[in-house]
Amino acid sequence: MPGPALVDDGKNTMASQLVDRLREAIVSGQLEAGSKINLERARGSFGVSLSPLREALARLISDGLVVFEDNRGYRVAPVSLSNLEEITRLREEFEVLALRQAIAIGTVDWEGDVMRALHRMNRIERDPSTPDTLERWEAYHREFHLTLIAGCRMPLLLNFCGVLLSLNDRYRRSFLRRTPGGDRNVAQEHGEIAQGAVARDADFACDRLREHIHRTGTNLQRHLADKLAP
Amino acid sequence: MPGPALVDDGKNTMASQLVDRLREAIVSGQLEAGSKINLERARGSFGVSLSPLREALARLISDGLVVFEDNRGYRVAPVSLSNLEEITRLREEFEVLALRQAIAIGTVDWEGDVMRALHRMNRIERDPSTPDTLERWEAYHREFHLTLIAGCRMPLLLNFCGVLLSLNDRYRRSFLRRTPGGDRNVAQEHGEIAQGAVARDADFACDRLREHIHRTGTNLQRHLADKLAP
DNA sequence: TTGACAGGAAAAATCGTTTTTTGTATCGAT
DNA sequence: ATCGATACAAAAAACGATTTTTCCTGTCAA
Repeated sequence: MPGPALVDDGKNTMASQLVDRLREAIVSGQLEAGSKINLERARGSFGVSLSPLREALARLISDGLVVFEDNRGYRVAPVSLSNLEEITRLREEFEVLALRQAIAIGTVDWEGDVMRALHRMNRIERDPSTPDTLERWEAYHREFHLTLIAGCRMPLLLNFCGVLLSLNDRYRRSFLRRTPGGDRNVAQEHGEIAQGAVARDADFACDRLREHIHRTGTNLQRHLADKLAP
Repeated sequence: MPGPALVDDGKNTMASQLVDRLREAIVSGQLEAGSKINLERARGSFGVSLSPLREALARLISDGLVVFEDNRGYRVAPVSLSNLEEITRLREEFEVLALRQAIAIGTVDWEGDVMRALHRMNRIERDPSTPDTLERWEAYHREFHLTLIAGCRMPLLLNFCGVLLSLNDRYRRSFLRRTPGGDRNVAQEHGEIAQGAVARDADFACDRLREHIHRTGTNLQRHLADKLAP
């Protein structure tokens, strides 16, 4: 039998594990946007009972990944151009606000965390033929953006940014699966943001971050528009 | 038997009704901040079974009114000075951002909604001896602030603002129960904001709104500081 | 042909019970 | 006397079964 876990990650219950599994399934596109979530079928495929499944879905409502209507059950949140535009707009405002604060009051530990997150992300080769590396890069990418702003010490704002990041990742992972980053040098953009942050150059870092988010958003909007009106 | 509802408010299930009841119980201070929520006891006092209770609490997690830990159950979210400071700061940023957008693209219907919400709020006499009027004013006050920014057509941002407003109301309703508005003329502040909004004077309206939120926040912080260190 | 109505299948919501985990108090050993 | 292990009680989590609601389909009448 497997020995007891050395570290308690605080995800001991079915419901909490399901939240992560469902989020990943939705963000990765495994569960199609706008589709109904049949509870009985989901119960079977995830191998759990209805109570924890229901609880996990309820927690994902406020994350914007799941929508709910009384007596009509749960659905995967739909995607739209206006939704993507709003996400991009809010990411610019929120993440820049958080980064400016982090640069103002972040500790030395935070600086180190940023550089480590940057390094780990850049070490991954994004080989489209092996989806595994892509998914790992996605995880590190999310981690980088969250670490960058984590120094601001504003839990509510960090939570909002995390929500927006998940919503944004769903668009990226459905469109940029095979062409990560488009024609831009994303690695360089990340590098400039991180360098500016640890150098405490708020204006430079925030401008780079805003441009980075805006470019990504424009990129995704083009892909989505092409898909909706081929 | 009661006839069928003329309007379907979409709150037909136990769980959905419980979300509202629990939110009201927490925001009103009926459930003390930081206290454990005993499921068995709550089941009894609310007259429902465990499944919908659990589901309702799960939905309130991301609203920031409830915190959860695996195998240790649900608790009412604690209050703190730093939490109040963050709420105030974010309300300034978010609501001003939304108001500016609403003034830019809001329809004539939106203008009418704002004036109606203002009027209804001002018609209520806030008589401290009758708690009923205070609660009704609170509801109209929340409605006013949400209506003011509703014209921006940014569902995610509106949701975030609603979350922050609920969190903020909890502080106000615990401290300003007997001294609504302090020594300020709150009605005049609301009037100026609304007038500026429908006149499409973005700079004026946004400045007044920011001041309004900031003053309320400072006011509450003083009350909370007094309570924590008497 | 179209519209309303009824019946049945499917899905969701709720409940009561069982299992698992946690916190606590007691007992024993060093 | 202090520390550690163990047993007991209370709370939370998960499950299976039951009830309620909705959705789909086929029928009948206008």
